[in-house]
Amino acid sequence: MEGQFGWGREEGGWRKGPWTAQEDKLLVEYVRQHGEGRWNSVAKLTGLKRSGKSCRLRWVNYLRPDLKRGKITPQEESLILELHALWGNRWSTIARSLPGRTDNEIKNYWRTHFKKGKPSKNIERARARFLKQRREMQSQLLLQGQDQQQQEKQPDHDDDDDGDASRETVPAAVSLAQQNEEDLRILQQDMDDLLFQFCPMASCTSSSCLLPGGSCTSGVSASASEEGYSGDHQLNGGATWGWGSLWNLDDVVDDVDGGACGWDSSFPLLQDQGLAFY
DNA sequence: AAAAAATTCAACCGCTTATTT
DNA sequence: AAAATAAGCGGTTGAATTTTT
Repeated sequence: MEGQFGWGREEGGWRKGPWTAQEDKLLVEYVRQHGEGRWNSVAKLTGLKRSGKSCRLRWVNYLRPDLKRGKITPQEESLILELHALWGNRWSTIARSLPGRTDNEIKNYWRTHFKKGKPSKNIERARARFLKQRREMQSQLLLQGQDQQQQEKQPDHDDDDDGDASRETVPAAVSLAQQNEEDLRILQQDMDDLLFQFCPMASCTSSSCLLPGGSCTSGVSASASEEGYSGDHQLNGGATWGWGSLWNLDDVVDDVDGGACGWDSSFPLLQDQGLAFY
């Protein structure tokens, strides 16, 4: 009854493609008897012609009894946005804060709703305003920081080399961010306030893309995200950059299990729900 | 009414990380 | 200690479904 679809095929002995009810039943029964894990022995013990990998995926993403079915709620959506701003595309990390939701589900949801959305005109305007204000705040902060730096640092040797034009832009912002964590924290708070001013319910439309990917950060993201709505930008260096995913967070928070981010106050939903980052 | 375009999401793939032998 | 196996992750695909033209 099932060979009719082009990709209910078999390959190297393993069945592929959509699972049938009978296959599901076999897998569920296997887990009931043996628990989760040892996925490669599913085939041996049950005769199911599925690879261990496929079995695990089916269980984790579909058969697990603790899965929450149904649509993502507005609360969940907001949480996804906040967590994505925090973690980037670390879907499994995000999923840990949404009981009953899988990383796959969240990834799909984010991609379809936020990655390349076609925001309505007013949302787009709001977003433009938001970005503008953010830009202004950041440049202001940058100036303040430079003043401060000049006061603190004795104008000793100024090895004025003229050839290096790039030094005054991005690197300045980045090092500033590193050095003035407190300022950054305040900026973050401000931006968050702004976000919720524009988008009080965070889920006001499916394209509430206001949450800046680079919300916790430097001028790089601000300028890069400004010119277009499309998901990825080719930066000068040639690297692609999804505006939702900021930089590679692994570089920032190396110790995922122990490191405290320190930006808790910027994510009201996380706080409200007593969710901690770890 | 039907064809085309867009969207959705389950499942795949390749790669990395963790565990076992 | 290292090779082998298993688990986990994130990006991508494409059939099915829904929406638009």
